[in-house]
Amino acid sequence: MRWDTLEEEPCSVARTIGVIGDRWTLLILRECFLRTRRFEGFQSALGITRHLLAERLKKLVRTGILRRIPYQESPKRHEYILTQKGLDLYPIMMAIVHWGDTHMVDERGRPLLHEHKKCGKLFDPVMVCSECGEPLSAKEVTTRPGPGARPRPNRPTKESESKPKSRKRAATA
Amino acid sequence: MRWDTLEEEPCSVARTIGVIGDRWTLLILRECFLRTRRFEGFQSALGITRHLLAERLKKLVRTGILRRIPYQESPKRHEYILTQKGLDLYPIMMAIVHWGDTHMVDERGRPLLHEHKKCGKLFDPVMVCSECGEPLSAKEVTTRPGPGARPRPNRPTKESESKPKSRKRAATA
DNA sequence: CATTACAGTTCCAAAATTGAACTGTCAACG
DNA sequence: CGTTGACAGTTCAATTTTGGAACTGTAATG
Repeated sequence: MRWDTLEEEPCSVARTIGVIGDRWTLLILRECFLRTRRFEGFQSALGITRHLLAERLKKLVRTGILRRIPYQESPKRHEYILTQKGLDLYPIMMAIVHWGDTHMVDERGRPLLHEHKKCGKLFDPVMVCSECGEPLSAKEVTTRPGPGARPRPNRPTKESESKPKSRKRAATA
Repeated sequence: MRWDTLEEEPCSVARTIGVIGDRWTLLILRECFLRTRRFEGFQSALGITRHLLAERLKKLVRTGILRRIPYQESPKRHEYILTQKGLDLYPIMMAIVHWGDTHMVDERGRPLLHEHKKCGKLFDPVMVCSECGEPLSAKEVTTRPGPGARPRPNRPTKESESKPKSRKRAATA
């Protein structure tokens, strides 16, 4: 697959992954949510090579997730701050954090706690149904094609493999 | 950064990304949630090279996200199915889908709709506070160190950069 | 016996990433 | 005035990771 065409796939997961779905980009975004704004800040916090950092920041600006704003004239310097589109990535970040908190902590416990300003409590993020408000789990959800659905693009190696002739096997399930 | 040590960082985002944070792994997981279970299924749905697919599946099994279960003897064949730990990735997937639905759709609209079996309605996933139930946004949350917090590991290029001497600039902000 | 399905493995070329040095502006230091 | 340091990149060779394609092996089908 060519990653530069991922954004055109008829799938919101693929499109999103095309924009933010690589290790460095995700870590850069983590830093953004932790209020890092400048090149050197990202670089020293992450240890990413300057080359890649420049490249990734450019892409995030190009895709409208970060805005590049001058904070100083002569020499010109810019800060990278999250746009609304970028801020909207927050649920993804929180979902990632929460999974890590649940399944990847060591004996010490969580590295970071989150406090909800509105209610003043330490909390966990919970994903709920917009219609009934109940927490969601994979098994309680079914999918159906939406208006933007398209037939899965064929990806045959050579020929369209067709007519899967029925065969009997010692099926275990 | 060496990706193989990412899982030991004192950060739940880094640890999670160390396990699932690359393009192919995320797409493989999408397929898992869409009920793909077999090697050929993943391969033909994604167009991933068999080499990488084998490698990624091994890692997902090693990290306890997938279980490899025989479904046929002679020749031995296995299916890859999500463990509970894997199913718990659902909020991450839904958050990704929802961001894509919001920011990356074309004129046609969403490729896929989701129905909540419990309430029978098409829904969007919403991330709320576990304590007060209000929807979360980045600006309403503050963080504080948790029990597993550790000082950020220094990553100086050569020497610890210290004593940032005060300087005045033509600050724009 | 030839073909197909399935689940990998092997190998080479192409692409991405790393590490380290280099560019350039400007302020502060001595 | 010359040097150093902060900052934001850019450049380039050496590695590492991917991609593409073919190959291995079992077993059922025709």
